[in-house]
Amino acid sequence: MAGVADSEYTSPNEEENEMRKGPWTLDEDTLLIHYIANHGEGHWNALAKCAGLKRTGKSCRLRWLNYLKPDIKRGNLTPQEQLLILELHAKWGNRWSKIAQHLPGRTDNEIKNYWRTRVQKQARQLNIESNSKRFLDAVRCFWMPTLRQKMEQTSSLSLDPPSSSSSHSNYLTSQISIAPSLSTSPQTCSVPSSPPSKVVSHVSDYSPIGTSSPSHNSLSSDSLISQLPQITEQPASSSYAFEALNDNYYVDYDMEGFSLDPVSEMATFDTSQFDCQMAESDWIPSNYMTDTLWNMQGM
DNA sequence: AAAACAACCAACCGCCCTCGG
DNA sequence: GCCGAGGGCGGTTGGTTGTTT
Repeated sequence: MAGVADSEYTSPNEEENEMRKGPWTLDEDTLLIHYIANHGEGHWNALAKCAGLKRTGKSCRLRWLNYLKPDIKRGNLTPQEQLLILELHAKWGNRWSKIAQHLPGRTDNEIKNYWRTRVQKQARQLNIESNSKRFLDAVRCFWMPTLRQKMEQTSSLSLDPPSSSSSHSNYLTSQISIAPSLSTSPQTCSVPSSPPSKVVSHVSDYSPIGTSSPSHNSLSSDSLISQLPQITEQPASSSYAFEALNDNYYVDYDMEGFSLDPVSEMATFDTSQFDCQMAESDWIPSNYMTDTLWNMQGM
């Protein structure tokens, strides 16, 4: 590592002014931490000089914000955080810094990396664009419920299932709370003109997205996605999806995402009756999902 | 055991915006 | 209004680590 950085030096004459690149050393980190502790952040170019760092101001800022700042949270993203990222990304797109503001201790870089390495991997496996409507539907129908299940399993095992008719895990798996702004594409999003009382996701009830024919029987990933229900989403009352999240943390759905969308009229639906009832066995073979897609082990 | 592959993530790059002169 | 510096942000790269064959 040090060799990489050392190789950046071009000549002894330029050494004084040459900026270091590459991985930070412990000494550099220490310098930066101590300087900021004594003088505070900001004015990064001046800070770099005054601290004696042969780094650009940008590099110092990035190192501080993404790695050295005391409140940076290390380690794997929790299911809650993952779910939040999925929902906020559906709402705001690649606004990583904005998303990061809702995940205390997480950096935009970390969230961006998570999205690229894990979320987009799923999209690749499905052979669809990660920012497509179909992928969002897949996320919504498979990934989010699974994350919710993991959340419940890890954080509130003692909770009683809301429904007495099924086991807890089955209940969670079958529940899909639709994120606000997930389907913002007017040309593909099937939106009722009035609030639906219930959304049913049996595949036979839906036409493939973008077509008028519902006849799909093959199990290619493409056809699978094409059979995803055209879930009539609804923006929820704020925090509905994250009640189990950090203690007093609520997602502020300001409906910004909907402001650009003709379906924004849906924004007042009562989400309590808006669970997507997944009849998994009726929709797709359950082993398809468990064997090939949305294997949450790697999430 | 070793090579190949995949995943992860720190760091850099370039564009854009804001602000002060 | 123009210009340059500083800073923020999203995209990308490349090294490291872990896993599979």
